[in-house]
Formats: sequence, structure tokens, C-alpha cells
Amino acid sequence: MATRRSKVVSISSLKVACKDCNLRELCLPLGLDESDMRQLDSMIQRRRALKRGEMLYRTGDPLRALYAVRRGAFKTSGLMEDGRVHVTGFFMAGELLGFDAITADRHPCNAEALETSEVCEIPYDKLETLAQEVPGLQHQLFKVMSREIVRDEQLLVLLGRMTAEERLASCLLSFSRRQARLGLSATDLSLAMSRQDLGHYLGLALETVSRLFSRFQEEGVLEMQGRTVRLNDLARLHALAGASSSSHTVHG
Amino acid sequence: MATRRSKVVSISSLKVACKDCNLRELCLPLGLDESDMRQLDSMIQRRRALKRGEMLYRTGDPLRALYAVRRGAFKTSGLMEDGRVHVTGFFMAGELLGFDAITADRHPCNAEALETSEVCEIPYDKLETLAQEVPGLQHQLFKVMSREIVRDEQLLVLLGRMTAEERLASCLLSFSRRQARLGLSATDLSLAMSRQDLGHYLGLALETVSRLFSRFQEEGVLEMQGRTVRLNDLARLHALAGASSSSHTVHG
DNA sequence: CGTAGCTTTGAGTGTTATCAACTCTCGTGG
DNA sequence: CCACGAGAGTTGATAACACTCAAAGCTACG
Repeated sequence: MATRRSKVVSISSLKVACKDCNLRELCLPLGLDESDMRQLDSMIQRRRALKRGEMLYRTGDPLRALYAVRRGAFKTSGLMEDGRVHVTGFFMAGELLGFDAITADRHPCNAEALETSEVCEIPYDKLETLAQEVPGLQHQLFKVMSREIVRDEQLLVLLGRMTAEERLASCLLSFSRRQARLGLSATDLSLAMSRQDLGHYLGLALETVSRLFSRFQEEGVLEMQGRTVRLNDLARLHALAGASSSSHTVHG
Repeated sequence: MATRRSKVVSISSLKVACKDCNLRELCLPLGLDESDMRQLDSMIQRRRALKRGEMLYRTGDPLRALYAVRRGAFKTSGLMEDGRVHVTGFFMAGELLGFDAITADRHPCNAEALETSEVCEIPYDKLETLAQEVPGLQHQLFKVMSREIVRDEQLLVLLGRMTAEERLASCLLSFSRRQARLGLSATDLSLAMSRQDLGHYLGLALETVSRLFSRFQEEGVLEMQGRTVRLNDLARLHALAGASSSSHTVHG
């Protein structure tokens, strides 16, 4: 009974309209006036809750919708024929995923909830139709997709040219900025993903990630216990990240 | 005088309209009817020729236009604070570049001609306006941007999880497919970029790239002399590439 | 024909992967 | 409430792949 009650609460919390959503300035409605936002809102058919480990979509699934993370976190990952995994992205509240499915009308990767999460489901065909009518929405969509491209390009630099130390430092700074943008602490992180996931994202073995955390802690850059991390020295972390010149332009 | 004459010829060749362009089925006009295509065509203000080494745009330049490669090839590259370079992409005839500039109204990377090249210059503000009126164009733009995201995600897998051998094999196969799509040979490549560029693209030292070419040649997978490469065994190259499961969906 | 840049090849090194063992944490059930 | 087990994380030893440094050969362009 207690569980049922909490479920009811959770469902009601899912009914927040775009205009009342605290994420609207980070998400798709950004820059829309109230009437446009209402149209967008009416299009969002249902909001979906996922538990840790549940898949939002799988490789090959037809593109039905794009997704906005309302709460929680996701990872997207691709698989090589021999089973090697690569995590192509982590998506936090206010971030949109699924754009890579537009070109072939199929999702080219898996998206999995890293913790209890909620997404807004935005039917793609309707979105495109609405974007045709609402200039602000079309504009915002181009911007968001462009940002995704920039994000990926920064990751290319990270994977192609950075040392293991720089990769983890950059990654932690990215998490920090994204948390700050949500109005949360820039220094106290609660990582939703395993060392394995981080390794698969950063192109490193999980043992390397673990060792780096230990070393950063020894050096006083951060304190951590498991997935709880406190960044004690953002300046030094930035120095360790050996930043790429455009690293502060996007994603915080 | 001879040079002047050849320059005149080159300029006249720049005046091909979209509807007469042999690249229209690979480029932005794809899927547009003739009247829509004419509108797009009238928007393309000038076509620009660049010599090897010339910059199409530089990091920080304001976004004025997107570019379609008509002839030749480009590389885009980012710079880290300490001078490390990463090449984020190579762009061949029929391919579009500049989408990463939309989000911040500035180009986040450099674009340099690798050989004598021509581009069509598509003013971004006008493109967005036209896309608002022409559904087919909006649709095509979303598709093209989405394809760019997928391309980058495949590169993330390449850089994050593949061995040096797999990276070069994948890269050569990508070149092969893109040449074939242009109606050219899938096996005889004339690389426009240096070993250094390839290394910066693949996250490898130039010496590693060179050694891999030598090894592939010893093993009979290809023959080469400098930048002229003949792929003798595409099947074996594919095996060497240890393909990621979605590698055949995009970019050939 | 000379020079500068590109490419190849070699030798030695180092960063990070791999393999392995151990510990910790947390949820579950006795 | 504690014992247990499984998954996650840490740490150590060793090895490998690719990097760096170095030198020589090649190509192309002036």
C-alpha cells in the first residue's frame, strides 16, 4: 500500500506542463512564447518512468519519439560485433536524446536508465510538423542538434588526444557544470554510473578509472567514497583537464 | 595569361545550378522538387574556390554560411590550449560542413582545404527562413544533421574502443564507400591528406599510420605509393576493421 | 638541382590494458 | 539482526600496444 501511494505521487509529478517545468529554460521550450509552448506541451503524449537498468530504446528500434530527461540519468551505448561496448553519452535532466535516430528512422544505439528516471516523450513526426509552423521551435531544434554535434566533437578530442588523467578530469568538470546549470552544487556529485560505464565512455579500462579517482583523492583534488564525489579544487581539476580551447562554450 | 584563362574556366564551372549538379542526390537538394530546388539555388549567393591550405573558416568566426563541398576535400580541426591538434572530420564532394556553428553562432573549429576545392556557400539565416517555408528542406536538414551526429558517434567508437589497425581499416573503408557513392572507384583512392592528418583524425601518431600502411601492404590488403592507395581486398579490410554493428548504415 | 616537407623505418620507452586477488557495499533472506 | 552472496570497486604485477625520439629516404616544387 505504501508503494502504491508513492507510485500515485510519482505519476502526478509526471503531469507537469512545459510552462511549469523547472527545466524549460534548458530544454526544448527555450525561447518559445507561451502559446507556442502550449502547442508543444499538448503534443507530448505521455511521460514515462523507468527504473535503473530499464531500456528507453534499443539499437534498431524505429524512431517514434525524441526524449527529454526530466529526472534521473541515461547512458547511450553502441556495441561492436565482437561485443566491445562504447558509451557514447550520458544524459541528465533537461537534456534531449534520440536525435541520432532521425537520419535512418531507427535508433542506432541503446539508451538505458542509470537510476530511477522520468522522460517526456516527444513524437518525432508531430515535432517536425509543429516545427514547420513555429519558427522558434525549428530554430531551437537546429540549435539543440548543433549543440549535440559540438558535444560529440569535443568528445572526439577527448578520446583522440587526451591522456587518461585529462579525460577523467574533463568528464568530472562536465558533470559539475551540468549540475550547476540545474541549480545544484557544482562540487558535490553523486555519480549515477559505474566505473565500468565511465571507462566505456572515456575509452579507458575500469581499473584505470578507479586508479585515477584514487590518485585525484591522494592529491587532494577531490574526496570520494564510491559514487559520491566532492570536487575540492575545481581550478586544479581544470588544469588537469588540459582544456581544449572551446571546452567552456557548450554544455556549461 | 594561361593561368588567367584557366581561372576563367574554373569560375564558369562554379556556376552550375543545383538542378544541374551531379551531387544533388547526395547534398542538400535531396528530396526537393524542382521549384523548391530553384529557391534553394537562388539563395546560394556565391561559390568559392580555395587552394590547398586555404581556410574556409577559422575557430571563432561568426557563422555566416554552411558549405557544401562541390570539388576537392576539407579537414576540420580543433586545437587544445597546449597546441595539440585533433582533426574532427574530412569532408568530400557532396558533403556539408558548418553545422557545429549553429548552436553558438560561431565556428568551433577550423576548416581547411586539403587540395584545390570548390564550395557552395549557403547563408545560414536565409536557409533557416527557407526551411520554415519548405517542409522538404526542413526535413532534409534534420536528416543531414542527424547523420552528422551518427557519424560522430561512430568516430567515438573508433577512437574509444578500436585498435590502431582497426581504426585505419575503418577509415579506408569509409573513404572507399564515399568515393563509390560519387560514382568513382571503390578501390583506387587518392588521399588528399597527410599521414599526420590521418593520425590526428584517428588518434594515432603519424609514424603509427605509416607503419600500418606498410603492414597492410606487406599483407597484400592494399598497394600504395605515397598517397595513392589501391585496396586489393575489401573483404579482408572489413575483417580488419572489426566493424561496429551499425557501421554500414551511414556514410556509405 | 637543391631544399623543405613528407614518409618510412628503427630502437627504446611509457602509458594504459590485462590478469588476478582482495575488499567493500548493499540488498536479501535466514 | 546478522550472515551471505553478488556486484562493484580497489590495488598490484606484468605485458603490450602505440608513442617518442632519431635518422635516413623520398617527393615535389621552386
